Amino acid sequence: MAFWLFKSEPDEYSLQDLAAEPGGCGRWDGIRNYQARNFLRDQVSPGDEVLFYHSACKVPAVVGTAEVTRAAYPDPAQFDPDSQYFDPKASADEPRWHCVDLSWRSEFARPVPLAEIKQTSELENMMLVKQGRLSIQPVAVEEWHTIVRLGER
DNA sequence: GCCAACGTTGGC
DNA sequence: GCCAACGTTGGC
Repeated sequence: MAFWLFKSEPDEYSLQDLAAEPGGCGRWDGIRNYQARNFLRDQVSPGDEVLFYHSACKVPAVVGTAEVTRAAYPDPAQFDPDSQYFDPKASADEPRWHCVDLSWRSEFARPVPLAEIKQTSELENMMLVKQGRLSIQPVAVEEWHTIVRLGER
């Protein structure tokens, strides 16, 4: 079982949107970045726990948690010419992009902003801090606990 | 909306 | 097989 941080633009798909899905379970799709895709396709597994991060918004922050409920499968949007995520180079035999299913777990008592994460010495090695633009990234167990603790108060 | 950091693409 | 151009991400 592994820990991850997933970024989502709240205007597109927020933690609250996930919570509002039937059973709190939704598809995490639209990934079009290769580094993120590789983590998703090769390492993210059912039962893994996820820090849900809101990006490209006023206060970028970790806002809660979710759990992976289905391993990577081809993202249907890449085959749909009407979708903004359509990829003409993808085929059913050779899908280029993948997605997973997530289940809502918790919303923090308060968001943990990126600015605060950057100021927390235990979190200085997080990929979030070291490499900004990566929408799926591994999180160390200690980092997971530190952030969850910050979100509790 | 600028632009920096990545990985991929493709011309040669 | 080098490397410049390109696409994506996302903080500021």
